[in-house]
Amino acid sequence: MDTATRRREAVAVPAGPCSRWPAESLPIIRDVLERVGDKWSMLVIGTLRDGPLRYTDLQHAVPGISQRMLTLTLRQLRRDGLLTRTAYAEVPPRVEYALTPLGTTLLDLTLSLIDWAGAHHQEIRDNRADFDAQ
Amino acid sequence: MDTATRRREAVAVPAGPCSRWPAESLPIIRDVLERVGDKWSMLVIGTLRDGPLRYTDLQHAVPGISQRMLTLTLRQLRRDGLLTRTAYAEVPPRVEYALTPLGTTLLDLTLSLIDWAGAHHQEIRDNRADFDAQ
DNA sequence: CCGCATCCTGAGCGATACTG
DNA sequence: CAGTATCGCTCAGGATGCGG
Repeated sequence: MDTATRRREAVAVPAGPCSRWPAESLPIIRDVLERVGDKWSMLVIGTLRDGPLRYTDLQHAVPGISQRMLTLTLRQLRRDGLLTRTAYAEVPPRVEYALTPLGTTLLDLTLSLIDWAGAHHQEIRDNRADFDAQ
Repeated sequence: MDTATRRREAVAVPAGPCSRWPAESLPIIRDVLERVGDKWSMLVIGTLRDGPLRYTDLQHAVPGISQRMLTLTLRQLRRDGLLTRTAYAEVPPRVEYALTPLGTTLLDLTLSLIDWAGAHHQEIRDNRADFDAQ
């Protein structure tokens, strides 16, 4: 037996798919993390934090979002039950979007991530500068 | 003054860039959320949770990751100071990756997101089924 | 063992124009 | 006002092969 083989057995990497989570739940984890990480979802959710808003108001409140992406994002979030859509039969038409309780819990978690970003971004910037300097 | 204009003023959408966060900090927030949401970063960090691992061990522990993406992910994480790389001058060469304290704090936050996913994924699945049924 | 370089495909997303 | 439809680009990321 050579050294490489001996060491591989000694280290005993958990042979399973991923050491930390069962392979079966990986899709769900990815799903949630992807939503949190995508360009607009959490921005929209955060904007709805203190009350319902209309489509157009959302578009103005979230800087840089296109109609297309606002529509797509709203539909995904609605599909997952993170927010609701209410259309009022008026003239002119009015549609309001509001957070569900589920959406609120996700927002709360994400807000701590944003806090983390605020607390450490200078440290990260410094790390990057050091890294790039070499 | 027409109705549309009057309502716009009445609702008083915070005219600023994004109602919730100053436009200046948006890039930083995006930065962190993108990292959390990207396909491999948190999986790699989670895999390093209980100790340093070698390149090859990481590749086997994270199911489905390619050499290219492992290398790229490791470099990004290293650049941000979320993990360290230590090369030992041996034959055969050995390189170990380990979490930094900063990386650990980020992992802890993300773990609560993963818990959230576990707690609510059935609810989300149901919501999707309802939504798609219509 | 560890990692970089190259090629290639497809999803994400913005811009624009059009509808109920 | 609140969307839908279409086009085109960019770029993440998988496959493969080479180098230290």
